[in-house]
Amino acid sequence: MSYCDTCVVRNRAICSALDPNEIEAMSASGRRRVLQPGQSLLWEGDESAIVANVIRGIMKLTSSTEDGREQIVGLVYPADFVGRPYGSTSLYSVTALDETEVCIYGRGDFEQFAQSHPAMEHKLLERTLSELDRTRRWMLLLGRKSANERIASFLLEMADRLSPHGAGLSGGCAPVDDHIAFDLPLSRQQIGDVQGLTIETVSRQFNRLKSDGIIALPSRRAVIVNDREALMDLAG
Amino acid sequence: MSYCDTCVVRNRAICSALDPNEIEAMSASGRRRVLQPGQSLLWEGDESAIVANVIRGIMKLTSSTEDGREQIVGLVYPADFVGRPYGSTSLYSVTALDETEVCIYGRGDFEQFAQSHPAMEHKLLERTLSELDRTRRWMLLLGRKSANERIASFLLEMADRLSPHGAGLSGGCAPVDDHIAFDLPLSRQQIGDVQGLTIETVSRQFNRLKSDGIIALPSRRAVIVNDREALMDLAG
DNA sequence: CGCCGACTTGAAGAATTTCAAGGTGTGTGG
DNA sequence: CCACACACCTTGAAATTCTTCAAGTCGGCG
Repeated sequence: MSYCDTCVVRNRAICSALDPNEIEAMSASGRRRVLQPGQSLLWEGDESAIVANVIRGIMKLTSSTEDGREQIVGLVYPADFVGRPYGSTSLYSVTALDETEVCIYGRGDFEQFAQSHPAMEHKLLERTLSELDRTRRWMLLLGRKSANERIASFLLEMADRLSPHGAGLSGGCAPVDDHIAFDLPLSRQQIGDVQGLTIETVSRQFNRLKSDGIIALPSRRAVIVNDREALMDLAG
Repeated sequence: MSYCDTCVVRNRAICSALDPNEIEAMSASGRRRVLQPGQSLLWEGDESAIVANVIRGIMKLTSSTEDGREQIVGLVYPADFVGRPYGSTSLYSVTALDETEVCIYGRGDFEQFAQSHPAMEHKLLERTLSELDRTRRWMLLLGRKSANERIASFLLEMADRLSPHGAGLSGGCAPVDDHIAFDLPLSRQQIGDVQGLTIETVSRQFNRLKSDGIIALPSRRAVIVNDREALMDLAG
């Protein structure tokens, strides 16, 4: 019996492709670890020695220029997979934003296990293809959208991911009185790092939306979307 | 005996994971097609009915805003795979830049075949992981680099991909007198679409590099890199 | 020779960044 | 309980970069 039996992401992470015996075999080479906000699991340019499943918390993937400008190139949520199997170096750092629990495997161990369990590798492929789609959509935002449109797009995505109504909203049946509320997992600086903007621009755009009545900002991290339609119009 | 026997990318495309019998089985459900410059294989938002291997030529993946701004989110070279298996819609258009030859499979056929040939799915996974790495690197460029740095980065990548010395240069043993020459596969407008810049900005940056003596531009599409070092400094 | 598309160049304008203060709110120690 | 420090956020004004708009120029091709 392994700790996987009670894992909250066992039905969604790539290990969901495994049967109980296989789970047990895999868990034998893994270990759990809790990361505090700011703690990193992998560093840009370093040897990619480990891979992991995220169980709880949020992590960021970041890439930086030599002179220290940083870009967040991905956000990682529970059940997501991080690390670079079949490659020797990680091209980005992986850092916890909240307290984050991960399930870690040596890259070599994982590769060996994955190659003998095609169903799990298939799950990883599907996940990677989705992530590539999401990343490319993000490129349109970075390359062609104004600060305004970026923030609107960002808030919509966060609303879908984080509001109590949750991802189910994407079905299109938003409540008529759609007061979507959530807490941002990112600081203003980090939002800037996601969107390719400075912290000042992010702040100005947030407060512009607030004074237009489209959103409310009850506290630093809290957001209430008053007018989802308007936000969608602005996002383009 | 199938046309795969003489395929120029047979050692590099994902089908290289297959043995001769398997190749034959796969080729039975595929067909070749030649696309003229500007012709598309898939359209953004449409059902993703087919997937393909690129045999010859270059293609672009593009995503657009409602009002027509376009971002190139990927470039596809021979031996690369295009299309979105295991997903119902393509999030971007796939369009030939040169005369391009592709080897097309119905998505359903491909998925079925892939799932019963883990070695090929593994190749696809490796390819997808590499593409995701490359895409994330590109995000750093779009989010944080100046026009100047973008063009320098772009020219370096093109030099590596296209110069007669070829990708082998990445080993680090550039010739002392490094006159790297190549023809761009993209127009100025398309370079802008890759970099998230306007055609005018691209043109100005190119000509700035030219008047600084770092590159030469013998014709519209031709580029000679005179000073690779300087370009690397500018790229950051 | 002249047209056309692709590229270049200039000047004005807009958006975002940069630099510089000024708030706000939370936790800690007095 | 208050005061202070600190981190984070906001706001303003100037500077910069890139875009936009508007002419040109170049080179190939009928």
